[in-house]
Amino acid sequence: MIADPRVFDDDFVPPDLLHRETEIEQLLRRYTTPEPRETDMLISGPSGVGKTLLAQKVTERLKRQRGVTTIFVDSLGKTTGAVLRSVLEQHPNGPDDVVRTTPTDTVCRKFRHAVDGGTIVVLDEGDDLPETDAINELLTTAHVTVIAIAHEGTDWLSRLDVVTSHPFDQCHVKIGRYGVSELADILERRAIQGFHGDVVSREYFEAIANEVAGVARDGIQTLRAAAEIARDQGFHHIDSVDITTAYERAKHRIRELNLESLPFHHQVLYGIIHDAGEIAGTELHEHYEEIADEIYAGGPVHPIGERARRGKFPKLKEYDLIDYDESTTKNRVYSVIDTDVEPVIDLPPTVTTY
DNA sequence: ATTCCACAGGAAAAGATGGTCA
DNA sequence: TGACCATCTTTTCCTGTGGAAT
Repeated sequence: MIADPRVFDDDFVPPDLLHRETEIEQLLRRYTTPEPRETDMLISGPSGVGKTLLAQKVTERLKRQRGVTTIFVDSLGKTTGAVLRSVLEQHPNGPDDVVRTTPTDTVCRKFRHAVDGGTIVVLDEGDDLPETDAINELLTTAHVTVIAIAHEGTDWLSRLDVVTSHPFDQCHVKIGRYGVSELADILERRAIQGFHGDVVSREYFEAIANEVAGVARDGIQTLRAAAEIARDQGFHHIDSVDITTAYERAKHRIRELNLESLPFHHQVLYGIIHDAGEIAGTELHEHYEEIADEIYAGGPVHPIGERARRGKFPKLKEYDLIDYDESTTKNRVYSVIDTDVEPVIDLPPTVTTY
């Protein structure tokens, strides 16, 4: 049924972006401002509604029409230093790799030298980048336009307005979830691009759009999951697949990919929580110390202390792998969200000590 | 109501890693 | 080769806070 699986990949760039025309125009118009310094932009909105795609489409157009240099950095989980090095590496005049120990101000200086014309830097997932002099320097470098993408248009990102001294709404594009019929259009388009001419009813697309509450990424993954289920079950029509089931399968897949992308320490902690199902903090730490020697034996990484472990939980939660009540500090209980998401590493069997 | 306690999470110091240069 | 340096991670130290005990 699926003729071209890439159509459903997260990084697939569709030929055109439906129902974001006004936002594209708004951003393009910003760039035609006479003063280059006044063109920094902020795109904010919830996950999976096309912020990144919007930025890609706009920069693509500007690259074609005005020959600007475009640099795209996913800042998720990166330090400020790593982001800046990535910016320099991607610049055509910059070196191909910048070593980790290069001083940040050197990186900034080299970037400044490399810039020789209109340059757009897209900082994706810019939420948790700390505000630093280096970032500010990037924002104020001549000929450099920063398009920041964030969930919440808060903290240092609102600095964009100070720098530009422009009214807030002119450089801040807020995008929201799609309406049911808008998202149904998008899904219909993807179905045409990705399926073997299977006929899926309009009602089915609308039902998916409704189920995922207008989050395009979830809708597309649900459509893919539905096609996979239909194939596995030997259904003739994709739209006879139960949508809730398909959505669950889609979320399951997203969680698995999330888990795989995490470093070793996270894997260990997830493994412990997964095997317990639900576990109190104290117990979790005890268990960790029991098995740590065995788990880390011979590996390049070493066990970490309690404080460092505590720092890993937010990411596991953010990735929808575990849950806990963060409003309470005492007797916190960590629980696995989807027990079917198996840990990547095998833990030794639980030692039952009473 | 007040005290006590456990623990999350911030800040700063220390350590690990890996590059540069004489 | 070894002293030195910058970044990034982890540890150490500590404060603030929610909830239980008194």
